[in-house]
Amino acid sequence: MRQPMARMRPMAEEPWLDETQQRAWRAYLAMSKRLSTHLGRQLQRKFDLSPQDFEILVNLSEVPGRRMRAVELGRATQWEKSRLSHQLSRMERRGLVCREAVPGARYPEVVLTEQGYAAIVRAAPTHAASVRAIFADALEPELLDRFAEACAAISERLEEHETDPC
Amino acid sequence: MRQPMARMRPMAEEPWLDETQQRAWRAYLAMSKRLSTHLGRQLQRKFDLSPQDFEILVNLSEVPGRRMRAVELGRATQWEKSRLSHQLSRMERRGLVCREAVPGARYPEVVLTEQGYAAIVRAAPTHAASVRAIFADALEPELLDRFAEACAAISERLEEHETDPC
DNA sequence: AGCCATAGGTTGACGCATCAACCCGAGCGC
DNA sequence: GCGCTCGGGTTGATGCGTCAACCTATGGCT
Repeated sequence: MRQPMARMRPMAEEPWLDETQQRAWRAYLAMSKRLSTHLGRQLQRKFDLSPQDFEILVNLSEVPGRRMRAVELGRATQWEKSRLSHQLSRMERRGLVCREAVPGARYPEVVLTEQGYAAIVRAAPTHAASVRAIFADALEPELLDRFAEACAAISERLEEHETDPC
Repeated sequence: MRQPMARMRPMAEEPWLDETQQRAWRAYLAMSKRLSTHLGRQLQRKFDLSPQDFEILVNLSEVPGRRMRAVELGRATQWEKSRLSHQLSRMERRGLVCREAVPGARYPEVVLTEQGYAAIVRAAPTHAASVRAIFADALEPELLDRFAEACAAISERLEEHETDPC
């Protein structure tokens, strides 16, 4: 989160985005800010989980043995290793996960504790229901498709630009 | 940012989101995460500004006198007062803004410094160009419209739900 | 064997976000 | 006048995100 505002006609004469583009951009910014705030707050208040906690718990809970090397968890979440390490430390402190040495292996595995499993089982239904109520059911099937299409197109652009020497 | 993942078929048989919905949700999550990362990183690396710095600078630069009471800035950005206060303190330390007492008035005004103004003038064109290249130009006009429509629909849902007793 | 590069992981520092607590002056009721 | 509440604003604690620095087995090279 964190969505920067864009100044659309900054200090200059010619607009860099036309009216339609500007409306779309502002609508997107407002929506995404609100959406993540809403979902995050609900998780926090009802289940004492941050969205980040939730993401880790989801990934661990889906895998057999509910355990994973940190590096796999990193691949699954697309998080940087240091971010992940910090997050796991905090979650370990709270008893949601623990790092368990594997005999003979160099690196420990991250294991979902009973408590962590209980937490995700409690939170997931409500969260999914919210996503459905606010996101999925807000859009006609056809509009939902176009929305997904637009997201994919933007992601594609991003991939092109990310390879650029910035 | 911060976009929580959703678990779509959590521990249960029946899916809470159908295939289409799930695809759309995942596409949105991936896109929005990448987009804010990309724009934020560009601002930070090229101009040494966080997206938050940028948003404050934009708002101040648009107003006559380039000065504003904190409470107005709060309305403009929709930030909580404490978040705003912290942010202004950091920006003041760096010389981008300053808090200036107004004789006879109770509260000081937040003033854009020369340095702050120079920073936004430097950064804005590139930022707007990025928004255009990645977001606006990625979508055909018609798709852009539908996208905006979808965003608006979701925002509407959110407003309904936010008034609920959570 | 000895050396080095690299990958997986941790740590510390700092900026950012949120919550709760607090401060204080203006306006109001009495 | 006296005391209230209330709104604008600050502060501190804690969690989160990123960057840079660091640690250390392993695996490759010679």
